Amino acid sequence: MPADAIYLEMLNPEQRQAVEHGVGTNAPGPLLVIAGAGSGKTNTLAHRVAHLVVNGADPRRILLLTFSRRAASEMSRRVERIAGKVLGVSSGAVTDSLTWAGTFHGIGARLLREHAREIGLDPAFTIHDREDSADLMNLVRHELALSSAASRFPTKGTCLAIYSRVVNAQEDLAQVLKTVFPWCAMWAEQLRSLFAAYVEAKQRQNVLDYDDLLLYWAGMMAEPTIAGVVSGRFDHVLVDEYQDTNRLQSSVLLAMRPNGQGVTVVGDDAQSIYSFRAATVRNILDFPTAFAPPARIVTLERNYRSTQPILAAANAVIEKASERFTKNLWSDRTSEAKPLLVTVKDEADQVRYVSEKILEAREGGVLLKEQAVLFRTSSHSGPLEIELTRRNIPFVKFGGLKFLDAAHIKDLLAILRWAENPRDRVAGFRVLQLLPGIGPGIAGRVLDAMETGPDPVWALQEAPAPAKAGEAWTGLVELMVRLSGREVVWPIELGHARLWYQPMLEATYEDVQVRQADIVQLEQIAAGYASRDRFLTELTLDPPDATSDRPGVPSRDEDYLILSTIHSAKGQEWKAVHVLNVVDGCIPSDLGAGTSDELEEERRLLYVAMTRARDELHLLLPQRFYVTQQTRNGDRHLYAQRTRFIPRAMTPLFEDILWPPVTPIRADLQPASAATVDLGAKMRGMWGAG
DNA sequence: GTCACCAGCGTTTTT
DNA sequence: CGCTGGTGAC
Repeated sequence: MPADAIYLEMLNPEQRQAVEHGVGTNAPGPLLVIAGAGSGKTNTLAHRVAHLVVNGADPRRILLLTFSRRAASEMSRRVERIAGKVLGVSSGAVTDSLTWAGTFHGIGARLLREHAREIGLDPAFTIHDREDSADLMNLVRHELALSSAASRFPTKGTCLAIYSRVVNAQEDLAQVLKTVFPWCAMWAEQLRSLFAAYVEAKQRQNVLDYDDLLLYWAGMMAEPTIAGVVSGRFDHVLVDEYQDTNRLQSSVLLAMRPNGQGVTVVGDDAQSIYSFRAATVRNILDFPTAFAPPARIVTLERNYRSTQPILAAANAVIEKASERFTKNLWSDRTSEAKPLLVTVKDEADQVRYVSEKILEAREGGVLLKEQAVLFRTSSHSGPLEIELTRRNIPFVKFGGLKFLDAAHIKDLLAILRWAENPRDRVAGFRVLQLLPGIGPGIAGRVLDAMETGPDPVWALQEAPAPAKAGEAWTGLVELMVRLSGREVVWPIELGHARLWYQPMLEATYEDVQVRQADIVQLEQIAAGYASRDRFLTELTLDPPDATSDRPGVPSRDEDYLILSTIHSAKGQEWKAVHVLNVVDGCIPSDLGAGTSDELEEERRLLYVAMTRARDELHLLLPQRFYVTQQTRNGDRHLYAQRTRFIPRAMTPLFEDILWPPVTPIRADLQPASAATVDLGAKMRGMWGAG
């Protein structure tokens, strides 16, 4: 070890083992780091990468797979900080060469573009996000006449979910239907042909969906000659959040490094919360024995984040989980304050409590940024958002609706995507139907013509102008010729698209102003990308979070509160954390309480939420909450039980409080008994009995 | 074929 | 409620 690697001194013995494992040898064996919540996982992984680089590894040959883009850039920053100092290189040098840091999907997209020719793929493929994929599924579904009313065939979303599950879990259709979608089992035949047609449609149109980015990567790795080239590009492969990878991802990983050499995976089986995306805890549980000799296991049990009482409560919750790598998190951060179980009357009080406590904490010197409110379901924060706005408390919300989900943004992106790939039927279908007088019928025929000819755009020019479309049609044809012919420089072409779109926008929507502001923002985002295809790819793989059209959304340097789904809160921490609706029906979600596996995942979800807190943890228990969109009976109030994951026996680990505090009822406020009406007697009297 | 209107159904979390 | 599919007017 170089004498100046003082950063190693900052690590605890286990972290240091993980960081130093095999470094300096030619062939570091596979390493599994079981990293409990708050055990310095990200830091340890960053140190390992930095340590590799300091000891001569080429950062351009390190593949770093993270769960989200945010995690990747955070990791790069840390590596820079650690290694840059030791190496004495100018800032940014290490990060700039750590070019292969990203999500499985993002890296897959890049590798596929670079190796497309070798696997018979057109490198100009466009990528469909989930909604586009569902739309295409729907088109195919209609073509196969599976959508007739009498049949009640699964909706496009369900079909896509089934397909996606088959691909990601690497199971066969029958198995998936039986275990995950039993109510669709009767459609096995039709689903199979639907999926076959869906795959064909994607290939004809040169589009890939999210799953394809992994599937084609895996397929590429199954071809020995190409596999050798691809895996030969890297000396080290490190994977963060390994508990949230699925079987397809693990097969990609194994194919990249069949003997496990240079592989490091980091994760915590207790925080596995993505099984709905086919992630499986088996990946991490079975990792050690996937190799001979088996992988080394390093366990990080010291928690640097939470106070001891918070940790004790979280440990108690997760202790009931069935299968897991046992670890006992400990912390030396003592505190008298137990986590709070706050019983409130209803959601309105819940929101009041949270707002007040947050303001109190801010008065006490805790920045809003150091506080967060977490919830199971994105919509649960609705009332809170209203209250925060009313009280002028700035906030930013993570999870839930994306900027890109807005119809007008999708419209504009569809124009760009169609120009990028005129064979992309979903994009074309959407754009064409923006025109007055053009519906599914005409749009379909235009697209058919474009598909059969050798030059799609030429076919579009030749297509007869639909009578009702008017000048919007000629405008569209001109626009497409310009954009696909690359006559306009990026990102100016987005401006051209906007000009053409403007009349459609005004004709369709009431709130033109707001939507225009979104489009302006889209153009700002676009300016940050070098080219149209980079912009489209990046935006699909890493959609920006909140919409910013609402007033009161703070700019980046201001102080603001964090609102987040528990899923989106992964890997983060705050001084004070409030968790909304810790009641049965929310956590566990009614929908997630079906099988015992799902139930276990809900338990881990609560565990993840609790372990985000450093100093203060408030679990809120509204006794009554309003459910919308119930299957039966419509909207109604539910009388909620506290979550089953915190049974009475655990009560000593919490401080149970009622809010607002109960004030004794003053005698003079009690109604005089004389004024009381005995309705019961009156009722009895109706029947002459009394 | 398009479009406006109506009825009935299903509902989380995200790359 | 919001989406999807059906219906009838143009």
